[in-house]
Amino acid sequence: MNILFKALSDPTRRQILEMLKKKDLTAGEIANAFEFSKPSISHHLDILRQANLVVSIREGQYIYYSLNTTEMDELIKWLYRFTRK
Amino acid sequence: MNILFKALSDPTRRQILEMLKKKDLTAGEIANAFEFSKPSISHHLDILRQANLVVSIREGQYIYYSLNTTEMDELIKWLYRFTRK
DNA sequence: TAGATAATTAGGCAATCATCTAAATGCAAA
DNA sequence: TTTGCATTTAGATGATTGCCTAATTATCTA
Repeated sequence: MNILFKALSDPTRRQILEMLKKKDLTAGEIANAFEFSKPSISHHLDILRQANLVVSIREGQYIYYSLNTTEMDELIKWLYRFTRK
Repeated sequence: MNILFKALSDPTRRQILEMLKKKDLTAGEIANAFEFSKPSISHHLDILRQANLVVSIREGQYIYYSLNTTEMDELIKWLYRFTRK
């Protein structure tokens, strides 16, 4: 649970998730959407992958990233417990 | 949104929220539940208050903290968008 | 008003985090 | 098999975070 919240507690990473919500993208496509260096974005992607918020698949020389919502379901469950008496 | 995720990305703060889910508590009662110093817990409470996840009310020399779930509702909404196509 | 209790604020320190550049790896095409 | 593109890994650095002790503020009670 901690790794999950940590992963979500960065605006760049949340923005990456928003992008992947629309469609799968390569690491390069994601990096190009930001002013940060490619290695920085690569590191963010690694953190998202460790949190299981994204999945990556290599296709030739490209690596495609896509959203995985199973952890978000867990998170919603966790939060929902608080909203009920 | 960032301050909210930041506030939730610490296990001690999440545990405080769990405690306040059961019932309202004073700063001292919360601090006693942890091995950390009182100022450390006070600081955590401040971060939770800034994120609007808790509300504090002074009663005499005690300050009572209670859970506020409105932000969690927002968070659930934010997450829910990802789980739907 | 003095002393005790509850809690916060202030200041400092070590660990973690986000970022960068440079180097390495993986794959494709010439 | 060399060259080039896509991406990650390595290593360094400044900023942020979480913790501590000491000092301060607020309130209650004798």
